[in-house]
Amino acid sequence: MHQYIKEIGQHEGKQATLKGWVANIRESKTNIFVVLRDGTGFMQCVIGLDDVGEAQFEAAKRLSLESSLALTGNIIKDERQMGGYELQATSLEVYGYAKDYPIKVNENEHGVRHLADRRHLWLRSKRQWAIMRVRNEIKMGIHEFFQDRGFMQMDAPIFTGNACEGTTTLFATDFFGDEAFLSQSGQLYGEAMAMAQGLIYTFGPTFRAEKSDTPRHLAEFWMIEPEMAFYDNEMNMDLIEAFIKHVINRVLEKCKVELEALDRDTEALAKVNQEFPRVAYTDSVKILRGEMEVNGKNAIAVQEADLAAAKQGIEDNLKDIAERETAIKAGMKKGARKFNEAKIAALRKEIAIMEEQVRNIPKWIESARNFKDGEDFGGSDETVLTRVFDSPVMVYNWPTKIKAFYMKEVEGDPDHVKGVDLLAPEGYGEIVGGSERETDIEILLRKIKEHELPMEEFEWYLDLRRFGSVPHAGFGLGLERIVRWCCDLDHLRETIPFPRRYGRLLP
RNA sequence: GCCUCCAUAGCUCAGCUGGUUAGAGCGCCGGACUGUUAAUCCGUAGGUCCUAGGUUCAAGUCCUAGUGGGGGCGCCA
Repeated sequence: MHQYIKEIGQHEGKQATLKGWVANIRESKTNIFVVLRDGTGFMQCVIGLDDVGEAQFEAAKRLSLESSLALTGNIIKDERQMGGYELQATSLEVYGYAKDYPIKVNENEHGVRHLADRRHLWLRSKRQWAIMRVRNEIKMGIHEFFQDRGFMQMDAPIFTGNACEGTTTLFATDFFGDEAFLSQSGQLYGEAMAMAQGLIYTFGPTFRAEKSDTPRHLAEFWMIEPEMAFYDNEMNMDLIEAFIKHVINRVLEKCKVELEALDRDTEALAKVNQEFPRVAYTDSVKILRGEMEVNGKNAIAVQEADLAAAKQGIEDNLKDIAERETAIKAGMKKGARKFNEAKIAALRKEIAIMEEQVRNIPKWIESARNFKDGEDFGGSDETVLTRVFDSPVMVYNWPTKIKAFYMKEVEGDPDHVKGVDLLAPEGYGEIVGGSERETDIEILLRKIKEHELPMEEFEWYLDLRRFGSVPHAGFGLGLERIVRWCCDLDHLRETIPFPRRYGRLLP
């Protein structure tokens, strides 16, 4: 029987055995300091020559990054250590030595390609460990939220015969001689189940064959889609807001160590604990164009300020780098020189990011200024819009022509439908998309034709309207997108263990 | 699909307007030293400067094409 780092506090002053891998190691003549990771956490273990004897000490000297071993020793409190405890080894057993581990302790010292090619190993890194733990906690939070409210989890099929929003972006497969598609949404099946169970949610994988090589797209991702009988869009929005608050607060409460490891600004996350602004699409267009202010903030002006700040930042960093370089040339001690060299490297990285901003922000401003009422928001438009808010925003009543066929028209305004998108703050964009569903079979028939969808494949769906049609609503949440926001990641590729995206199938 | 930036050591990068023998940090290996926290110090090894053409007395550096990658946009959650 061995113990786990997460619960090691219970063994303070006693002997314990830990089994894990070397996450970091420092050697000296008489002591070897191993930072052990066992999946539940990270902890420093000290192997002293006098404590373990010469033979075991020699074995320990051959340890390197990611070697696996069991360590037995005394658990002592040490405030200086992460987690607050340390193991002082009395014996050890090596399972497997690792040589030339290709990923450094600080994963930021690698390019994305190098890491992505080694995803199976990269998952061991501390940041990735933290992300996967947050992902797990979000999933638990999702189930908790819905189960506590009487929702039943249902499994929608993955092979589907019909496309709910057009076939251009589906992966086609052979299903015993018939063409089948990998599901792009479980919603239509969710609606059927809601008519049987009242309150349901699906939680499954979803596939999109879009050649979208962006930080916010995957070809395979996980979606949560609740569907509620007897809900209108107001109730839908209330549920979305309560849901997001629940999930984020659970992560804030249960993932303190992980968020710390990710260097996540938890105060910004905690801003979900205010009422989410609800903005009609037509108003959001005005805000985006800079024609309407929010809390004294103008969307265009915010972008212009960002642009000016980036330009100034580049100048400042260049000046800083030049000063440090002259100082280094003039001569300084090795320690000071290394410090300055590291600083220069960091400043250069900042410059590269700011240069991208200088290149991109003018395009974003252009796009926002010229945005036409009736169009869908692009990625940059979402960023520009959400920057004037510090909490998630709900945009509702969207133009009919850019939304799916099943969304219910606003009474007396057929040009708009009762859809709602939740946009995350800090530039993370759309997290949730939902709507009240159309209940009138005549309107549905018309829309399926207008969208040029194959009517015969929707016959079963139309039955839901033929036999006791009721008002109902639902939404879809992209799991990876909320993970990205929670962890403050610049790309979706880190939010899922083995990302499947355009150009990436291995490992 | 479009726009844009980039490709130099195992990794991350520097190399100004072309100019002799291409550099640093980290990692590896060897050594010293230390209750160390991305430890520190000394030393060794390690490069066909992505590929193919071109300009030039001279190309890592300039030009063209190709290949590969980053970022942005489009399409979308």
